[in-house]
Amino acid sequence: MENLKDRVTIYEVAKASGVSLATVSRVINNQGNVTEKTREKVQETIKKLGYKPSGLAQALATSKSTTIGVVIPSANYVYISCVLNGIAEVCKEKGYNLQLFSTSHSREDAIRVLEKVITSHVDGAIIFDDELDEEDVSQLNSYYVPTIVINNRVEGERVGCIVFGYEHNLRKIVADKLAKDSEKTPTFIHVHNCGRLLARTEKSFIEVCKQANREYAIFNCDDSSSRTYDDFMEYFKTHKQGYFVAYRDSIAGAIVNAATDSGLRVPEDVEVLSLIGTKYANITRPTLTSMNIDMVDVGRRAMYMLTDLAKNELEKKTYRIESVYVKRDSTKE
Amino acid sequence: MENLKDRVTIYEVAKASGVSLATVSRVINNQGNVTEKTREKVQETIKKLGYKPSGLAQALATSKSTTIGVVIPSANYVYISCVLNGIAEVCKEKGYNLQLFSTSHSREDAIRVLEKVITSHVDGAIIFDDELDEEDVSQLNSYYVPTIVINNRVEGERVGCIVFGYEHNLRKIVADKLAKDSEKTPTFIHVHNCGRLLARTEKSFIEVCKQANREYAIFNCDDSSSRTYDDFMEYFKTHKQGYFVAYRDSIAGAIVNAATDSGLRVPEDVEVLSLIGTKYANITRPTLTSMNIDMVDVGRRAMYMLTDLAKNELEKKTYRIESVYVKRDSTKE
DNA sequence: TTGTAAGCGTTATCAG
DNA sequence: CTGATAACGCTTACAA
Repeated sequence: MENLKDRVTIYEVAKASGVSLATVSRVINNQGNVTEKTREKVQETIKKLGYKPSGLAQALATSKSTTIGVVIPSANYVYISCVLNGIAEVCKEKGYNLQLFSTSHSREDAIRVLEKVITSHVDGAIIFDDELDEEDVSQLNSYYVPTIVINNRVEGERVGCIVFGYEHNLRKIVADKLAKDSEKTPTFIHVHNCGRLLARTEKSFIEVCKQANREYAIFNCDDSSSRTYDDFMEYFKTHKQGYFVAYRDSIAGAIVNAATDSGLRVPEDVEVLSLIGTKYANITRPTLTSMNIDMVDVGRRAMYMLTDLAKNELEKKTYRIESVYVKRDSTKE
Repeated sequence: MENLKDRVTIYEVAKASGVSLATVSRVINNQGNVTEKTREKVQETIKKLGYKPSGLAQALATSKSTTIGVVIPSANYVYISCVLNGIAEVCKEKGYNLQLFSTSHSREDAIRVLEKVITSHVDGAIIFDDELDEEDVSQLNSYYVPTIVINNRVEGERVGCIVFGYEHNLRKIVADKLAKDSEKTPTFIHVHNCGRLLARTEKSFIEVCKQANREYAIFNCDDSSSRTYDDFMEYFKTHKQGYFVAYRDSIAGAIVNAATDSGLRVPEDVEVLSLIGTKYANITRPTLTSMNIDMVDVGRRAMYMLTDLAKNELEKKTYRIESVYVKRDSTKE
């Protein structure tokens, strides 16, 4: 693919309007020191020739790419695209370009992606990927790329992070539940390879159960709502109750549907709590009790933090967002 | 933000390993004509110095950015992020970077975004945005940017497109329905400012109704499932039946839920057809009859077409994807 | 096999 | 206010 050729360059604009490169440059950058007359003349030929400056050359010359890199897992989850949307919104607002890097569920790949981020010469990066740990991020950092990490506590000179407050909240909710209900088996839905947040919440869940001296179960399932549905249709043939904690709305929704479709009552027989709530929590019937974090806002905030960080004006390098428990109809309370 | 400075350059690598720039360049580009010995020596200092080539400078020197630009509306719809995911997947596979541009529901803004795409010097672009028409795209084209347009029939030398086959299918389905059912009022859900696809399907819908000599209704609603739900809770106080055609799953789901929550039976009293089906069609109860197009595949295909186009090897410049009617439980048949 | 030097399209620093 | 000219970091003939 060669499309940079045959384009009008600043040089041609200069020649065509009978001025020097420097003058044209001044015009396109709206700098002073240009007569109104020459400015007009130059602008006219710019329009006539259809000249557009090369962002590449500008970036090289100024050492600023005005581009930020965003690293997200390739998984197609609603909450991820919400974060991306928030980032994109602020990028646009602030005049940054956004380069998107996606990782594929392996640390190896994630590190390769990080290398790409480095060679891409972005002015900053936002990383929302569980595979990468502090060491990897500090690598980026050593190339002077200001970085905001989402959902991972990371420290460093040019690093800030946004961490989610799920565990504390979850602990409380599950403990309350166990205290009130001694019937239902507390069950955590373990989705294979689903990252740190899941691991942390799972750990919290187990601890709470142990503290309450209660039997609990871990249910392994695929990261797919339709397969989860099938699994639970099978499961509910032999199990007639349960208190389930699921990672995302689609998984939680699959369980709720499987329960209902198996003739069980939600929330009387089966209760389901969804960890990462999205707007789909309201679409299922019954609606899903979930723990909400406004992911679009997370994206926005990350971007704001990044620009502050780049200006060395970020005071609070760690920003914690608490999840909000939203009681809906898939649980008793 | 200045992060390009202070980085190790090819020049320093050359000096540190006692060779010339050219040799280092050959090494990092895996070109032949380098002794194994010097290659090793260079690679060693590269590692030692932590040198990473500047993509910017490479792009400028080679006139290839190995980046493609993707233009999508900022709306946070599942089907849009599916397309993006498909594109990202193939980008990665082919070694392209992906620059993301989002537009904000106005042609004016979309055109501004297109200018950005041009200055960004991408090697190709994929446009999935209803606001832009053929003229705008040809603008891009005149800058030698190979372009694939999704959901819009566009022609041009370096342009290809993917069009969705909805209307034909929809016509047939609605006509069948009207023939069999003379009770329910056919109603099209009009979402304000929702683009060409909606407009086209709405037109088809109206034509079919007129041909069948049937009264029909257009229901205006916001592009929000929760507000649509509220609107329909109100609506179903006075209307007790209807055959609704909705744009997306969340809108359709809102109607189904409002109907059920109002004591109406779906599909006996109220039937709902969703136009752009996603995986959420299976999550609602009853499930949503919808017209499916695999949007991830659309993204992949767009990217494949783009790389072919760039090599001038794209034969079929227009690729048509037919929607697949999936009968689920929100309609009788 | 290796090095020299001329670009790539800008910006930025000086003189004038 | 304007114009040379040297960067920016890399690739690539062309020479050696």
